[in-house]
Amino acid sequence: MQATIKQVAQRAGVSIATVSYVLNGTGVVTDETRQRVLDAVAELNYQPQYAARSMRGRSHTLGVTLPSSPGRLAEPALAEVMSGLADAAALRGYFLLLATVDADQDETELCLSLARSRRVDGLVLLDMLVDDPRAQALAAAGIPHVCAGPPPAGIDSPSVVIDVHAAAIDAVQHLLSLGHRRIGLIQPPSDLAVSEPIVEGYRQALTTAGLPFDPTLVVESGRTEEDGYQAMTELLAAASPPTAVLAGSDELAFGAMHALNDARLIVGRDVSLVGFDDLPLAAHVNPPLTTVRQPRRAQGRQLAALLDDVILKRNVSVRTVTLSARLIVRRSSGPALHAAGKAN
Amino acid sequence: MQATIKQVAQRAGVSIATVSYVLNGTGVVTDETRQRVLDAVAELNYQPQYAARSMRGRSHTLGVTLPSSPGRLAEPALAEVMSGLADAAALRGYFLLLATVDADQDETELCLSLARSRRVDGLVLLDMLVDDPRAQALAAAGIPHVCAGPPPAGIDSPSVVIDVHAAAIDAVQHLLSLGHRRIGLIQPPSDLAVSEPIVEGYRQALTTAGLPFDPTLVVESGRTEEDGYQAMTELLAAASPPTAVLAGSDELAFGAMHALNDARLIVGRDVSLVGFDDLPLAAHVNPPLTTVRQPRRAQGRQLAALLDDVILKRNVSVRTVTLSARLIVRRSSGPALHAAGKAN
DNA sequence: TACTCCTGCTTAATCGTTTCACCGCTTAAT
DNA sequence: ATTAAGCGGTGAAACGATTAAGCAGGAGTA
Repeated sequence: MQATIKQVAQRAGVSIATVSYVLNGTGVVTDETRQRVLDAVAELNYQPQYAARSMRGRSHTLGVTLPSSPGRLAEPALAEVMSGLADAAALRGYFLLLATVDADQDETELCLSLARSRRVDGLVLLDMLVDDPRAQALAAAGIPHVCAGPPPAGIDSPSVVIDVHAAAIDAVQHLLSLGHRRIGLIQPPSDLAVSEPIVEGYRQALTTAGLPFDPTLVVESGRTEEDGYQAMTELLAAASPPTAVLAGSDELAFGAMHALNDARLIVGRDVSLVGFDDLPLAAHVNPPLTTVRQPRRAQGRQLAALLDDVILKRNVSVRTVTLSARLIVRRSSGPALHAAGKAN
Repeated sequence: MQATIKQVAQRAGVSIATVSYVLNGTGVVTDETRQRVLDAVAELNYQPQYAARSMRGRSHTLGVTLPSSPGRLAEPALAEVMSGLADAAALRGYFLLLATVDADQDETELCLSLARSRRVDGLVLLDMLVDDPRAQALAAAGIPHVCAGPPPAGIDSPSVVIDVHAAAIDAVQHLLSLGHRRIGLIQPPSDLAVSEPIVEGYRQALTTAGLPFDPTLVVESGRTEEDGYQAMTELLAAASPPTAVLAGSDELAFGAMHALNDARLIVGRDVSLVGFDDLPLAAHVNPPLTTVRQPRRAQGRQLAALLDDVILKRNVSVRTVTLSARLIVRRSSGPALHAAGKAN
């Protein structure tokens, strides 16, 4: 039922080679023959079979691997990146292949296997880790890929990074300008590549303001809201707790907010809180969360564009795109209560 | 550089056919031979080439087409379905191919071409329309597919539907039990397959309660928050406006809530509001939205499972899976103010 | 005239796999 | 006693495309 190149050739009265040449624009064909072929293609509603075609060439597919944790794709931050990725990939004629890594399989192996089996022309690496093994392996194997975040040291994989370092500085300076002097940090897991730049920005902003870096004000946490709750609880239990806290993600900030509520502290008055992401929810929690808006969708778009360049060996010079994040001030951050805090 | 089946065969001292049989589990092979083959595979780090493989057999890929509207993937409801889909697909050894339809291309054509070019073994149809052309075309072409919603009349495509009809009845009965008698409906676009069952459930619940069906209380709307705002404004402008409103989606409900606020009406007291979806935001708006929780992630999982069955021609009898939705009562719905409403 | 070069096409090799047909032999069923 | 089915393999034919090589015939050139 499915038309093949052979049937087209027969109908047009030419060989299959000629049909292929017409369809690919390679080879020389008279206008008249070309037209006969095109007519036959149209009449038979012919569709080149992708599999057969990509045995020789590219597969026109970008790969994205997902950790096996169920529901990961539903997370807003990831969904935003994917969305941008899908849009830009489509624009350039690529499909997107989502591969969830099995529990028994290694993510690095999966990436390699997707590329080696020609299922994908290149890979997008999300959730970059410090010394990410995927980037190392792909770079070593010469497989086109891009990183959503800073590549491991020593590997110059193309990447699209959001400048969280500068954003962290902005966020801390915002809190400083409100009069806060004891500023806490709820740090994302330190194996995430995004973690260190945030800490570094935090530290640098404090130093610039002439404030000491107090390690007891920094708590390494996880990814979930519960982790944020825990971390905030820990910060509050300190001898002299912070009057403002920067959380490494909105998710963590929500948890922290919860912990503050439970401690009968009013967010934005007793303790200021700044998140990281600007999830849709951020504007709707109570009080609305001051947070760093990360341009995730744009990041996704750039990732696709950059990967396309890498695959086509175009623009070889542009290896890294940096996007800046913007602080969105809402009501979870407010002026420090200096005297008032003690009076109460 | 890339190991082929031939090299594996040579190394294991068998024919390539045997290697293929070992790898696919088809055919009979002694344990000893199998082991030799597996050893060779491991040593050469052999990866079957997808393209060559799917020329004959399946491509082990499920296709999902997305409308070209940018950012569609970021919508929570869709992301939830995709998430379930990805999880269940991975469980069964499938990848997921996301294809965004170009502006110049027809979605139905894209579906057909993906299947005909053997890029996918089957397709998942989201956002079902009334008389959905995709389902009709795929059914006619005998291409494996499943519908996320009711298939067109006369087409018995396998489908996973959420019982919104029953859910709408529940929602209306909830409002009735609170004493509301004039209940409005903000209807999703009528070309969406999900629209009619909601209206039907709404109508049925009213009839059962002995109330008349008043067409002026039903407003057909769009998909966005603005559409919901519009629709609510329209309802409020009626001669005798409703005291309670059921919105066809949370998105619409958020817009409606906005309109009520702007009209200085207190949601949950002056006018009760019920949504449809239970997005993450629903619990966090003010007041928290009473809404019908749709099991989107489970729907995604079931879609993948069902499509796998269809592809493998397993369980041919089970063609439709129905999931039920549950009403989550929050504070946007409250008792009707009978006398109070007039006294005010 | 004889040679090369182009033009427009065909023939055939190739890609890496799956799978059908078949091998000689043993064992079970009719 | 005959047939049939299973065993553990092999060999070779697909699968549907791309593309290098070849091949007529006419044109250009020495």
